[in-house]
Amino acid sequence: MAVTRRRGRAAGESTAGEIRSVALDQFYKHGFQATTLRDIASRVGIQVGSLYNHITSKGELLFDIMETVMLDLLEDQRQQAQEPDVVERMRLLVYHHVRFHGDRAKEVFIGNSELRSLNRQQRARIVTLRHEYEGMFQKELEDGIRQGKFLPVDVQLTAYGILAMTTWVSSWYSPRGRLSLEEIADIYSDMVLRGIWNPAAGQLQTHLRRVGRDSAKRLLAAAATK
Amino acid sequence: MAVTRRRGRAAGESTAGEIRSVALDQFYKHGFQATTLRDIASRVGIQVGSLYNHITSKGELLFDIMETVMLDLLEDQRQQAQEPDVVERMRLLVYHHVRFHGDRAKEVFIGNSELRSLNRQQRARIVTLRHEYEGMFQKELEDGIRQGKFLPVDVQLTAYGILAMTTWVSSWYSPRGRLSLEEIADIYSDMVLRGIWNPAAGQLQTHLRRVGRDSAKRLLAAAATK
DNA sequence: TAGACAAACTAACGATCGCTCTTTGGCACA
DNA sequence: TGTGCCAAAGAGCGATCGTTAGTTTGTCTA
Repeated sequence: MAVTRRRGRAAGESTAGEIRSVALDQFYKHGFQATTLRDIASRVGIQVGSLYNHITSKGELLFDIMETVMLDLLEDQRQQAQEPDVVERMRLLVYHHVRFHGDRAKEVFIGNSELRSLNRQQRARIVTLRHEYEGMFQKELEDGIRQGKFLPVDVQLTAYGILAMTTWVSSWYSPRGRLSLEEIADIYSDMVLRGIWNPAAGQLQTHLRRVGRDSAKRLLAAAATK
Repeated sequence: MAVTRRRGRAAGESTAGEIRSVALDQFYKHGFQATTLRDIASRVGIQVGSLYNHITSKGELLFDIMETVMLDLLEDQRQQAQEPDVVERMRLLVYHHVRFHGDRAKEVFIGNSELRSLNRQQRARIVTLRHEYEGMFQKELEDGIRQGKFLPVDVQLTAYGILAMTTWVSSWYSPRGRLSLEEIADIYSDMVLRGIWNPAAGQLQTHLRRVGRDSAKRLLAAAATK
């Protein structure tokens, strides 16, 4: 009997790439545990057993996704950390954190919700990378406080708060939503800076991108005439 | 042959209560999908089949937990919403959101991470309750902006941000940590108010609980003399 | 003391899981 | 035109899952 065998490849993507991309979708939609290899295989258009020509295990597939996105994020943000002014540096970190979390929402969401599904060594590796990343924000807060630009806030709590607020973008952002990713990133960077700015260090205005800059006079005037 | 049969009850808790409490722990630690009824049963000290004298299904057990915590949260916060001053009202909402999310971290964490594991009707119900809750924060923001107390920020994004930051407390808070839950709640309420306060409406100081109130002079002086 | 009832037990069903192993098809290259 | 090899198919293993059914036990009540 003639057997229909999958031939050739989708344009520009290897089977391994397809598997990774389909797994990403399914892990994002249904979670790692609820996603079966049979589901992934059928969406790629191959049989379950054939998956193992490309992956070593289901768990390793998850780990690859999570490690890749963390390494990419760290690399992106190390670029921003070269800005000399501490306030601007913090603004850039927040801004690009939001951008990254919107652009790569699925991977990031998985990275934040599937730590439990990793084995001990895998989890240790990811946790190390995450600590390293959190450290970047804590360092900027400490710098800013030392320079008198930021209020002497609790560094750990503030970093957690900033990261939580901006990371959450990955769970609701849609490219077809009311606001562009750039607008969202601007709004959140402004909010963060206002939340930690030390009034004794002068005006924050020059660092803001939306409320308080171009539109500042209009907005404040509107509020005052109420 | 004599069979050892589970007799009596743990002090003060019914079997149904024990099941719920054990399920809570396991769903929190390993997630819903990764938790088996055999695991729950063995921790309660009964056989798998016996569970069904107390639950209707595994999924219903999850839904019960998620609905209960949302209803309790809504009830708690409706109390706070009676405060007449809008700034203080917002502060109380944030403060009690943090307290609730620390006190009932496990339930809340499950509520935020297991939406995917519910069926269609269950999910619709929980989503409705969550929308209702988010609405409380959006309403306060609108009120505050209308009164000129808050900057004319994007209401939806700001509400999302506030809720994300404060909800995240449930994933790291420990009663044995460096800060008490009350301190954490104070710090975050202050941060939120600073982030949305309209300078044209005067001083924020009287509404703050930590930075900017008792310790304000010292902190600002320290920053200024740098 | 008999009977009703709640709640435990045991056993097993059917489905599905991740994964392994063997076989087979078809393309690149000699 | 042959040949080697990669990647597919396909069958199936052993374990485990949620759930159901039937039975047994202990206790409270009439």
